[in-house]
Amino acid sequence: MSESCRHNGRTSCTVPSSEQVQDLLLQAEKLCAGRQQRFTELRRKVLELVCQYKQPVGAYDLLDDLKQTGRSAAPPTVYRALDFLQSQGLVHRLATNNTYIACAHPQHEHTGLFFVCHRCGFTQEVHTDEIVQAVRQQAVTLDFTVEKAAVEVSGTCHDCQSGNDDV
Amino acid sequence: MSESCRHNGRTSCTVPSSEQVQDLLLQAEKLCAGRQQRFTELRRKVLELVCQYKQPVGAYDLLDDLKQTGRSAAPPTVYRALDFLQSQGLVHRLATNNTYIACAHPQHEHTGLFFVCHRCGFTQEVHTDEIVQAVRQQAVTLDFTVEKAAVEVSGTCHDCQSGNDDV
DNA sequence: CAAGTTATGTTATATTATAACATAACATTT
DNA sequence: AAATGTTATGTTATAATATAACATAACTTG
Repeated sequence: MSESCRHNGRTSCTVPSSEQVQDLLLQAEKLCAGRQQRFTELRRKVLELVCQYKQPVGAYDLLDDLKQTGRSAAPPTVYRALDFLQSQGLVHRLATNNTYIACAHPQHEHTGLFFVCHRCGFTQEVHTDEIVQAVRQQAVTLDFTVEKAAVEVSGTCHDCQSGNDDV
Repeated sequence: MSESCRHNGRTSCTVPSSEQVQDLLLQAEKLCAGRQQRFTELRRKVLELVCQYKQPVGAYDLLDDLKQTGRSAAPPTVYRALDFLQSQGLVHRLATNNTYIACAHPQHEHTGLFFVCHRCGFTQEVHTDEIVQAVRQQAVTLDFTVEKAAVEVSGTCHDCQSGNDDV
């Protein structure tokens, strides 16, 4: 497991703080370059927007943001960019609530594991080898070739359990 | 096949064969009665329709079917019935493709674990204690109270791997 | 620079789901 | 059984999410 990323089942992978966004964009640029993929201005911009949200964001929110920047934009503009970013593992889609979130560790392939608080919306991406292994083992049993696994757990986060009313 | 329910991590839970649908409806009726929930004609009908599909089905397909029966029906008709059926654990929603599938073992609470073949659409619900336990353990680590966990794995099923072109 | 490929712009529309409010059916108490 | 409250359904409209289809622009490669 890479030095720069120590997600070992205890460490949560939250969205980077805003001063880290530039780093992440640079990293994305390098990853794409290495794969002969075009990390265009539009794609960079969409990734930047996704990163700036600390939480999952809807496609139409991103579309509004894009329009704010003066650039012409329609739904396909943002959906195509999101498709590309997902294909490169830079963004995950949360199927249970139709939102998108930046991946904090795009260096290595992984299944998306999310814990989503349905009270405050806080969403944590985690790495849990046990879950990944269990899914893989079940796939072997079924003779099923896994392409993509999505694990989305909804419930109440730490902060929202403690009768904390002011979220 | 199914006697009662022997889902032990090796047994896949497929949708019951059509001669079993009536059993499942009876079972659903009893479950609802025991919970003081109203298993109305409409809800029964929608569950019956969902059961008759061997595979996940979209809400609007169900709506079309409902209309076929002569009954008046609009989107809320089917969505409300599906919401109820989900609340009773009789139906699962597959978030990754916006479809609904009957639960073959509504007797006991469980997280939905699905392997979906993106070639033929074949969808298998399974029980895997290892996955459930791993998710539970991670939740404890995060101090997260799980309400609902969805695991949806997409890939290629056994039959579709073997260069089988005539699916 | 010519030709092929990939990305983006643009318009329209498909698909999925819910809001809001009226009516009907059921449940409970009297 | 009538009155009342609650839950379910009917109905119309619309919101929210996503894609089709085709034209143009920008890169890429020989």
